[in-house]
Amino acid sequence: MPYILDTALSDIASTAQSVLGVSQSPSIEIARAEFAADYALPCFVFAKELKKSPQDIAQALASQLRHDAIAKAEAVGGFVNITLANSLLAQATAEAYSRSQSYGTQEIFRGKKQVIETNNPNAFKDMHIGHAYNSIVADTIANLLELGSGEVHRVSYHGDVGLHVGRSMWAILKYAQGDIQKLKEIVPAERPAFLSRMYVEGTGAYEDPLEKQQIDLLAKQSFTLDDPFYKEVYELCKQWSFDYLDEIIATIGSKHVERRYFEREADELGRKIVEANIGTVFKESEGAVIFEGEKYDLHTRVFLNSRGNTLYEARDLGLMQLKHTEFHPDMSYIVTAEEQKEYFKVVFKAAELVLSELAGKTTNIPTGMVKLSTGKMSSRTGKVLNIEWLFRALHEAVLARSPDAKNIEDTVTGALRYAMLKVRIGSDIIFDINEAVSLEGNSGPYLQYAYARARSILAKLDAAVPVGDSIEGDEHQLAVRLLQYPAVTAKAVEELTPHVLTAYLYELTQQFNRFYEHNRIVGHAREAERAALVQAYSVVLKNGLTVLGIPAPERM
RNA sequence: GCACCCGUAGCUCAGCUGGAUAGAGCGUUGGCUUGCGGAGCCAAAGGUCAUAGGUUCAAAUCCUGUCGGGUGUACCA
Repeated sequence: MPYILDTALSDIASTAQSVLGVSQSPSIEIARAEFAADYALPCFVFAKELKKSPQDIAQALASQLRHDAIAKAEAVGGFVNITLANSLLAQATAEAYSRSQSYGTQEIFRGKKQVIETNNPNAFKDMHIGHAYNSIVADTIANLLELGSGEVHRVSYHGDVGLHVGRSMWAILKYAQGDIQKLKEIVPAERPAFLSRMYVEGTGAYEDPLEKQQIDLLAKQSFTLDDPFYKEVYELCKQWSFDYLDEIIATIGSKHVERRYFEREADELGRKIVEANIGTVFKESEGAVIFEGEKYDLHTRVFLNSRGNTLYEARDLGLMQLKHTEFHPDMSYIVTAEEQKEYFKVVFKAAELVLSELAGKTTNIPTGMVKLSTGKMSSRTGKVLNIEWLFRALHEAVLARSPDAKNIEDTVTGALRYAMLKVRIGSDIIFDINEAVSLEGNSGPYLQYAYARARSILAKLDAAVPVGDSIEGDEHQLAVRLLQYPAVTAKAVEELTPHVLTAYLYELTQQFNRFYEHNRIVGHAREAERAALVQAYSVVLKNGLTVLGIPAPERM
């Protein structure tokens, strides 16, 4: 069912079209703040067709445009500035709070099966804020797909074989010295840091030619797991990784996945796919098996290395096949750092040739990199901003701001997710600790606080669901803004851009705070009407925050 | 070298499917006691939208060149 305001606006557009007698429906945009109007209808595009100046067209249209939803239409320059009727706003506001959680849902993915990889960090590694960023973005995109009525399957994919495992295992085995007890003595709280240290150590050792040989062997063993002790250590530490991951996921507010894929599974299948197509799609070269991307304006990549192991490329083919077999998705999404953008183009091209039924169904969404002022983070060198460190810093910042704060974890989650979602996906995030930890201004806690305050107002009122049947004065602007929510979700869902939503929610909240500052609600003669507005506002804010994975606390 | 991405206020970013005087937050300066939660509100200062051309009634937005930065480019993921 379409939304009242959206319907009214498109109806106004077609009315304007027939008034003007033009071939193209006019666009209606949100009016700029300085014009004391809600929407604007630019007339410039019709100048040629009507052979009149935009100003004259606007004049004519303003005087002839009649519509129930319009309170005032005024020509300013080449625009017709439109003020909406308060009766329409009252009606649409009632729609917002009666639709409640479903207000803002869209239909564009109705009937579409979608698989999206979220929470992808590799086993045996530490989590830094880059991982958190990736997970938060992917999780939020999954939420947007759901908001668009898609049938969404969240999956994850984890590297549990290969060189990085060899590196870690080299250091872990050295630490254990043949005794698994030595590992079991490590208490849960210290395990993540331990694993992180081991990985850094193993990576360092790989520089040494002798150790490199050893590590390559250990890497190979990660596929076979033929040594019992190796296997025992491997499985123990792998479990630690996932225990830790579950904790992190809870803290960053992402949802759990319904299926966890491992490279081990994708490995065998990927190898088969590649081997079955040697000589046609793939080619042997210098002992390796490659895909000649140059033929397609891409670059050549190795799928099986000269030692006979699958590389990420081959395993990704296997994974694509696995996901397809299990879910038969219409669309499949992989959110990765931008550095893998070209890589995925090559893999997708190869997939298109060998797994034709999957062609065009998988999309890579490249994110920017998370950077510190000190430079690029890399878990290989240990030069990272550890995620737990960040949680602690946020926690302390919340307590410093308000020593008796409630729902601190919610505030931490809100601050972190908002900070990462408010910029456009694809541009780098320069991670400034002080700004991320900031709880004021354009931040998650600003929105959460405004939500808690709105709820607190509503709690003071007697009626469970306030009823308002009119809008006037200052209420008008707030109503218009909050009723734009469905239009915003439509855009965010279509483009899969969470920042569109954060920007809107922030502006809405600013508007609410202004209203709140200047207009008494409880005890005012217009209490019922204003309460209805606050109620609708809290519905919109909560729905929006939920899509972003940000908790909307009743108290803070 | 080649390919792709980026350059907007002191800093971090919106705006980019062309439309009105380019907007936020942080930071800076100055206000708001006694009213629903001040994590708030009001106001000021701060811009040649990297740069030079082009297209257009109209360009931060589209096209081209230049400069500056990033990423990728055969056995890491």
